[in-house]
This record gives sequence, structure tokens and C-alpha cells, in this order.
Amino acid sequence: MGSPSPSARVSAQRHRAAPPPATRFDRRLAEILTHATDVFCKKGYEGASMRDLSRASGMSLAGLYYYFESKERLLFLIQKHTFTTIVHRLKARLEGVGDPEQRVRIFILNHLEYFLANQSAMKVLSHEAEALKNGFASELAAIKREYYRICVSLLDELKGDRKLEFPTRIAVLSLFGMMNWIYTWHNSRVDADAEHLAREMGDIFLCGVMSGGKSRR
Amino acid sequence: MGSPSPSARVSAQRHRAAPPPATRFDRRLAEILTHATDVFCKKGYEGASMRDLSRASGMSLAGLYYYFESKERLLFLIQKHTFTTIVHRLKARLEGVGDPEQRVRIFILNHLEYFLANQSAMKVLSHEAEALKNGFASELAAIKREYYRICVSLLDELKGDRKLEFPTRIAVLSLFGMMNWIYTWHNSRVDADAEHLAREMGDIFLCGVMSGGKSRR
DNA sequence: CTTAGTTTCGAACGAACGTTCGAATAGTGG
DNA sequence: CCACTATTCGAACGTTCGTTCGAAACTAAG
Repeated sequence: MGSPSPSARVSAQRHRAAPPPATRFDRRLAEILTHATDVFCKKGYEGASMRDLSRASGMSLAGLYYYFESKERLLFLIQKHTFTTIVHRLKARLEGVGDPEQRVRIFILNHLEYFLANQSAMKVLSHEAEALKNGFASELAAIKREYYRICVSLLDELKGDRKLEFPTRIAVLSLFGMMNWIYTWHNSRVDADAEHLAREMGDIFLCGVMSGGKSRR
Repeated sequence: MGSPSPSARVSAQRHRAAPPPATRFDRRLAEILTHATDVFCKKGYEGASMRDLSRASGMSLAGLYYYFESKERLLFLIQKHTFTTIVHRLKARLEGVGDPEQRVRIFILNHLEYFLANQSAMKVLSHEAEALKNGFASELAAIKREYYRICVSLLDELKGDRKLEFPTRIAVLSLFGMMNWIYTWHNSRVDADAEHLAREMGDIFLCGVMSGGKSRR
């Protein structure tokens, strides 16, 4: 039993002085993930066949299975990497910022910047949220929940700081809706960049939330 | 040529005094559409097989093709009926209401009420927006555009009436995002009903839009 | 070069897919 | 009852699906 089921490997070896910190295996896998992301984005997870992925990544159908053991795990790898990265970047950007409104604006900007810079990946993350089953689904749900909780706590900070009253859950989910819906309409030739969008959505959302619903009734 | 391709029929006969104004054919088709909507909602358009639809509607696989000529046309019928209905109801509700803010609030309420009362259908409409091709796609895009334009004109009315300045396109699409995202999170056991949600989302959106983005920078 | 390990691939598997066809059934006016 | 249409179905069509397997091709060290 020299090499038992290669695709079960999780990229364990990491003790070398190679120029890029990733092994050849990891680099090739990353390439495949990139191409697969585009295909999933265009045709949807169910609509994309392994043969489509094979064609897009320039590797034979059978060759793909050396890098992952199933189509479902491939989607999982894409979604997990995307979500982990966006959470990681958010935490880094929030460090050292105290003002609650600024912190919310950073949340929005971080989300939109990553969304527009990685449109395919973020569409796959948003649109194929229900495609995974059981173990895969629950591991991803945990990351999602963490991201959600961060947003809740940011809004609660704002609430406490400004003595506001609004339903946090609805506000958070409305904000996610505004931001995630972008993948259905954003056109880089006519629409503004992430910074503009973040300011405009931030204005709509924050002013709405901060004026306490006093426009009528 | 007694009955040339039954499924090509568009429910032409409508000159009878039958108790319900629909023919037997139309009634049975509507039943199938209802069951198919639930299946598409649960498994997605690509993920649902004709055999799934057959099981759910209690009709044989071949029998389904008496009522529509392809799986794609079935999705089209579902989406077109849903979208047409929501636009029709909106127009009726807007009649006779003059105040621009009230008109926007009616738009939101109409959307959310129909969304929550027909969750499956609206999820299929929102989530499978890209599944149709060519002719089907363009006919649906026309309805979608009309609905979008109505929302734009409602916001432009509000803008003119209150001398506001905000980017209409972003505002409209943000509003759609807030509302349509509901299908990813709404839980009828913990979340409020359509009226509450419409008021809360209306407050966030309208106050945000009406205060002109003055919260900072 | 030899050898051992890593990576790739052609060919095939059984299963499931959307769709079709001709025959059987149910319903209806004569 | 009949004759006729409207509706339903079992069985099969050819295609595509995700996945597997054993053998090649490549890579790197001895």
C-alpha cells in the first residue's frame, strides 16, 4: 500500500524551503479549482458536468479524480476556500478600528470588494448554497454562521453606541440581500466599482437603520 | 390530423358556462405546475428529474408530456404565471394611491406578501432566473424588465416629490436584493409575517434613501 | 540507466437522464 | 350500445451522467 487513494490527501507536507509555499499538488489543484469555479458560475453546479470541468481545465476526465474524490467535494473546496478567505480578510481589516459606523462600513466594503474581484467564486458561494449535503453542508454552515454573527455584533455595537432600536436580524439579512444580489445584475461596463457601491449601499443601509424608522406610521 | 401534438395547445377553448372558467385540461395542468413548483424549489431545476416530477404529481412520466412539451417549457410556464400574477396584483393595488411614499410601500408589501404566500414559486422565479434559454428567456426578461421599470418610476416619483438625490439604479436593485434574498433565510416559525417585514424593510430602505446619505463622509 | 513515486489518461462501467411511441383506458355525445 | 376524442401509461429509445480501473507517461533521486 504505497499510495492509498491519492485524492484523500489533504496537502500535509509543508516542511520545505520551496519558493512558493505550496506543493506542486496544491498548485495544480488550485488551477483546477479556478477553472471549475468559472464553469460552475456559468452553468450551475448541477448543470455543469465533469466533462465540462475536464474541458475547461485541460485535464482528462479521469485525471481530475486524482485531485478530489467527487464533484461534490470539488464544490465544497471552492466554497470553503472562498468563504474562509473573505472572513479572514474581514478580521484583518477590522483590527484597530473602533468607531462602530466605520466598522460596519468596512464590513460592507470588504464584502463588495471581494465580491467584485472574485465574481465567479462569490456567485458559486451565494447561488449554490444548498447544493451540498450532510457533512459538507454542515462544515460550510459553520463558517456562514460565524460570518453572520460578526455582522450581528457589528450592528449591535452600533445600536449600543447610538442608542438605536431596530430589529437586528432583519437588518443583517437585508444587508446581506442587498450585497449578495449583486451577482444577478452587476455589469462591470456600466456599474461603479466596489468603493462607490459600498458607499452608496452603506448610505442607504446605515441612514435607514440609524433614523429609527420615523418616515411615517 | 385529428389531434396534432396535444401539448402544443395553449388552452384556446374558453366559451362555456362551466362552474370554473378553466377547462379540465387547464385545471390538471395547474395541479401539475403546483407540484412541479415544489420539486423545483427543493431540488433546483437541473437537479429535479422528470421522474421526480412524475412521482410528485402522481402521474406517469409519459403522461406529463401530454401537458407540456419539455421540462424547460414547464419551468417557463411556472415562472411566467408567477411573474405575471405579481405584476398584475401590483398594478391593481397601486391604482388610486397618489402619495409617492405610500406607493413605494405598497410595492414592497405586494412583493413580500406574494413572496411569503407563494414561497416555492417565488424561489423558483428568483433562483432559476438563468435556467431558460433563447425564446423562453427573452419572453420572461420582458416581464422582468417591466417590473423593474415600475419600481424605477415609483422611486423617481418619490425623488421628484421630495427633491431627493440618490442613484436610482442602485436603490432599486438594493431593494430587490433585500426582498428576494428572503427565500434564503425566512422561517415562518421564527420570522414575522409579510406586513411586519414590509414595514421594517420599508423603514430601512425609505429612511436610507430619503436622508440623502448624510451619516458621514 | 534504473527505480520508485507521482501524475495523467483512454476506455469502460452501470445508472439516470429527457423524450417518444403505440397501445390501453376514461369520458362524452350520438 | 356505438364511435370518437381526450387522457394516461409501460416500455423503450439514444444520450449523458459521475465514477473507476489499469496501464501509460512523467519526474526526481540513486
